[in-house]
Order: sequence, then structure tokens, then C-alpha cells
Amino acid sequence: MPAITLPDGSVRRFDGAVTGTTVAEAISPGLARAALAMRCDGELRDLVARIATDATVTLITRKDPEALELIRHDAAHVMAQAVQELFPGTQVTIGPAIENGFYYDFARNEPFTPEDFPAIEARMREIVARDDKFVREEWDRDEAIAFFQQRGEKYKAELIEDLPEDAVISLYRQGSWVDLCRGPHLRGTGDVGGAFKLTKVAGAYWRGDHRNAMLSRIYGTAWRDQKELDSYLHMLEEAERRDHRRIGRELDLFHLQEEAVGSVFWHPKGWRLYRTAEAYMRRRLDAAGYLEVKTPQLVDRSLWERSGHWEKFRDYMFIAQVEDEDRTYALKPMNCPGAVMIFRQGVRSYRDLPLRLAEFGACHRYEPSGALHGIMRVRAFLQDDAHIFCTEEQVADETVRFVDLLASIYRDFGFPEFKVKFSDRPAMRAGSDAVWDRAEQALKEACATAGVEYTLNPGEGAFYGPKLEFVLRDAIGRDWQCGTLQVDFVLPERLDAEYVAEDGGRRRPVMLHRAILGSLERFLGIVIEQYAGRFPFWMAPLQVVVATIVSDADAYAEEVAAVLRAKGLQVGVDLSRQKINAKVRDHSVQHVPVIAVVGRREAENRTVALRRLGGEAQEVLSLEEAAALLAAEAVPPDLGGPARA
RNA sequence: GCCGGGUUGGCCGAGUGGCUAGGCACCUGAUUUGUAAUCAGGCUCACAGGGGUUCGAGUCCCUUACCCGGCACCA
Repeated sequence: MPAITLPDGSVRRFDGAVTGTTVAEAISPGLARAALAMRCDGELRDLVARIATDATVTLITRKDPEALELIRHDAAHVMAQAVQELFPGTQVTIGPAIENGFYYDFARNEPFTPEDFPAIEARMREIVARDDKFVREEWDRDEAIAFFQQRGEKYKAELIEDLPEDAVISLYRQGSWVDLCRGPHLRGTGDVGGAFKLTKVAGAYWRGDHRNAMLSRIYGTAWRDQKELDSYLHMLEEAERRDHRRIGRELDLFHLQEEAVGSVFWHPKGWRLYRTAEAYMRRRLDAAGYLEVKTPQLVDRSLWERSGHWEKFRDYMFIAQVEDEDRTYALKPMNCPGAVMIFRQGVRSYRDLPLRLAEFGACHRYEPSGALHGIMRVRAFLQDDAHIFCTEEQVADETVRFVDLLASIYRDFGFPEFKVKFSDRPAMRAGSDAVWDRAEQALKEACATAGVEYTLNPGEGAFYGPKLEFVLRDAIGRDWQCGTLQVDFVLPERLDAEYVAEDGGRRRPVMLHRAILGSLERFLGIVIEQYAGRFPFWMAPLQVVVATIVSDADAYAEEVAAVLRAKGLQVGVDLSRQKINAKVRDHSVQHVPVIAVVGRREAENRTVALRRLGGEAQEVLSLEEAAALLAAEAVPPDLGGPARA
């Protein structure tokens, strides 16, 4: 006779077997209809699961967040059943709920295409209409393996074989269809509802390993009701409008072309944006005690051999040779060896540490063709890189300083929030396990000191050390690593960096590789999407357009522009013989933050009429007032501009 | 790199194997105009490159390049 504690704290006792259904019925008929699953002592379970002992039970209804995840998971099962009914011989593998939806990976000789969607969706709706109940069964391990093997489901059999010996093997039936699944599920296929849509197909390697077979993945999205689905689809359309590739073209910021795959052609406005970001970073790094350096682009192979890049990173390096010389060079894919070469010049003392060498380093990497993405993932990019040479004891303090600096800079660019991932030792690495133990430990302790909360990203570290990744999200919801902090005990050893310690002995410095924006290209891509091209005033590549109403005001318009330019503003002039309405529209579409309108009145009174992007009111000021006001607004946040206040 | 889908003028975008839409932009002329598109006329080597099938290919097939979506890889 279990005692069930409900969320409001009340306790109910039952005679005999208790399930979520029993509990729901005991509370109210309405809840009995609405309950889809339950949380039992914190664990999400089937509504019909038996509750054997005293427990705290929360019933899950459609409006709970957990329900949405279950709807998506169930939708994946329904899709898998539909696919197997329509395409016999297709094997099922795995099919989880993901953010905004679900997917299922299938093994089939002929991959699926979007043309298959209507038939699959129609069959899914039939299965939902059948409302077959989900029935959980627990199987003996060997019997389960035999069962799936005999059905030709070798992937499922393999999954079971790899489960731990003591794992519970659970299968879920829905009508005639059955799948290996941990569960839990909703009550029946009917609970999935109709608010789902298949969205895309993709190849995906079995178990995420490129050496394995390629499976055919179908993605779908699923929601509680049609309204939520519609609003999600609408959000996707909106996100498409923010795509930096589209805005880059529309605002004439940059372009890409076949002859230079993965390299950006920056147009004047785009380059202005780039320079604004770079100048801002330079000021921040100067203020934070960094010394800027510049190291060679083309470096002899021998240095890359010593650094370990030739062995570990060669597939990503552009190799260069010349006719008359029997040498092999490589375009630098990273700036670190160059920084070490500067550190090694002369004798360094412990008094020089920490030595923070910054470099706006242009790197080239031969990225896999399928990885390229607009300006976010390119083959030529500029890193706001720096290498901090310090002692092991200084690592924690340097980490704290770095994280503070990064957070402040992200805030200035409009990103108060970001994620942090901790990536530890990869399979392909340089340095002994003992060194990695020390490096990982040092970084973990530094995070604790800095108060950084992170998620673990196992096996994703750089080949020379563990790293923190600072991640921002683009308009479509994709995560991008921007900032990074990497602890390196390996390169100083390989490239023989050393300093004289207090006791006169020679020591190896620790090297912190760090970047804040990461690559200017990627970061600006995200900034473009963040603002959808409507940049804050201090960043806008074209801040003001002076637009005339009559040609009599042309000379005055030029004078206004000159006054504003003298204040350091980016100013355009529109003397074309169009109506002011057309000019306002043209420059508004180009997201120019301020249009300064001048007609006869303004020319006579030496005033300008300022019109803000998106606003309707105009503000008539004297030329001097307008210039002072706009100049003040254009001050970057780090120089006390309004953006930070 | 792998799987799938694409590639039609500067941009967007129609086009059952049979004379290649349309819109925006651009150019010319008229209009001197007061806050998100003035009117009229005109122009452009547009079917990604190569090969094939066919009396005939933007349309079907093969191939290369690039792009897009994922996967893998990564700032």
C-alpha cells in the first residue's frame, strides 16, 4: 500500500497496485484524461508504470515541458513505424528527441529524399489516428539480441550487445510495431497529435564515426499544437532573413566566389565594420596589458615539424613551394609557433612573466569542403589571438582576467550570454598523459577560481592542450565556438621556450593560447545575424546619410557631410534627384541608422533634420548641435560611449 | 571528405523535350519634390563548365566545379 506524495504536499494511500493512472483518477477525472506520463521520485516514467513503493509523484500533462520532449520522442517512433511500413527492408537504428524536434536514422540502400515526406507524413497521421498504446516489455538480453537479429535489425542487436551487462533491456510496442527503447513514452500514438512536420534529410554516420556506414537520417519538428508549430515555422522564416550570407549581399558587405573558396572578399562597408571591430579589440588588448606582435605568414616546414603541426595538423595546411628553391613552406594555420619564436629571443626572466603577446594573425586552414559555411567557417581568417607565457601558478589568475575581459567584450558587442565548454584530451595529441593530467587539472582549478561554469566536451581539446570554448549562437540556432582558452605544456617544451627562475634555474613557461572573438570573420557573421544588419551606431559602417530635398541644398549637404566627417563619423551623401520619400526608403532598407535631411529651410537656417532608422519623428537641430550629438553617440562602448551605459 | 538537394541576367524568380515569363536593380528622358517606392521608355554574353541521348535539351543521362542542409571535422 504505497503512500503517494503529490506536488502540493498532500499524501494519498492506495490499496494494491498503483500506477500514474490510478493516481490521476484519484485526483480528478480531468487530470485522468490529461495525464500523459509522470515524474516518480524525480524520474520520468510511463503513466502506466507500476509504483511499488512510497513515492513522490508529479503527473505530466501536455503543457509541461517534459511532455514536449516525449511528444518528439514518440513522433520519432511513429515516423520509424511509418517508414518501415512503407519501405520494407529498412532497418531502424536510433531516433532521439532533439531541440525543436526529432530525427531517426535508418539503414537503407536507397537514401530517403524530401520527395518521400508526403507519404511518410500521411502514414504517420494514420498511425496517430490508430492511437495504439505504448506497451513496455522487459526482455532477457540474449533473447532480445536473437529477436532483433532474426528480424534483420542488426543495428539494434549491436546496440544491445554494447549495453552494460546489468542493463535493463526494454522494448516498446505500439500496435504491431516494436522498437528497442529506454522509454518512457506517452500513453499511445494518439498523444503525438498532428502538430509535426518532416523537415530535412541528411546522411549521418552510424554512431557518429566516419569510418562506419552512412545512414539516412530524417529530421522532423513536433509541437503540442498547430499554433506552436506555425509559430516555429514562422520563426525559421524570420531567421532566414537574418542570415549573414543574405545580409552580406543586401548591405554590400562582402562576397565569396569560386576562385577563392573559403576566403572573403570584403567590400568597403564590410571592411569598415571589420576595422571597427579590430580597432576596438586593439584598444581592449592594449588596456589589458597585451603587447601586440606580428609573425610571418609563410614559414619553413622545419619549424612546423618541431612544433608538431606537420605531424598532427598537416592535412589542414596549405603547402607552398617555389621553382628555384628546394624548400617547403607552409602558410601558417596557427600563430603559436611564431609567438614562441619571439619569446625565445634573448633571455627571459621570471620577472617578464606573465608575458602576453597578442597578434591579429591571419591563418589559412584547408578545411573540408563540406564544412565551409558563409563567413562563419572559412579557409582564411583573422584571429584575435594571443599567447600568454606564464608560470603554472599564474594560470588561475590569467584565466580569471581572461574570462572577465571576454565577458566585458561580448557584452559590448551585444552578447550578454554565452556558453562555455571544457574540452579535454583528444585521441590525436602531443605530450604525455602526465602532462595532460597537469594541464587539465590546472584549467579546471582556474575555472573554479574564475567561477566559470562549463559543460564537458570530452575528447575535443587541441592536440597540444585542453581548452575552454566560448560559444555563441547564430540566427538559425547553430552554436559556434568563438572565444577559446587553451592550456599548453607541450609547445614550450617542443620549441624550447624557457625563462630564468628566481633561483637562477631554467624553467619552462606554461603557454595559454587564447582568443576572444575567435575569428573576425566568424564573429562578424554572428554580429550581422544578431543585429539583422541594423548595427548599433558605433559599429554601423555607414552611420549617416545626408539626403537633400531640392538641388538648391546640394552645397549645404556637402558642407553638413564634411562637418560630420570631421567628427569621425561615416557619412554618405545622397544628391540624387529623387523624392525624399524614395531616399528615405532606400537608406532605411540599407539600415543606415541616421538620415540627415536637408532642404531649403535647413540650408537657410543652417540646421539638419535627423531621422532615426525605424522612427517616424524628426529632430531638427543646428548643424553644430547635430554634429556634437551624433559624435557623442558614435563613441565606442569602451571609450565611454552610450552603448555600455 | 560523406549523404541528399540545388545552380536560369547584378538580385529575386517562372518555365509538360519544340518561338526562353515577370519583378527589383540599372540606363535614358520628364519631374525640384518635406520623411519607407514619381512617371514613361529602354537595356542586359541568363539557362554553372564539359560530354552524351535526340530531328530538336534550360528541361533527360553522365561528369566536373561551386552552393545549400545535415554528418564527420573545427576558430
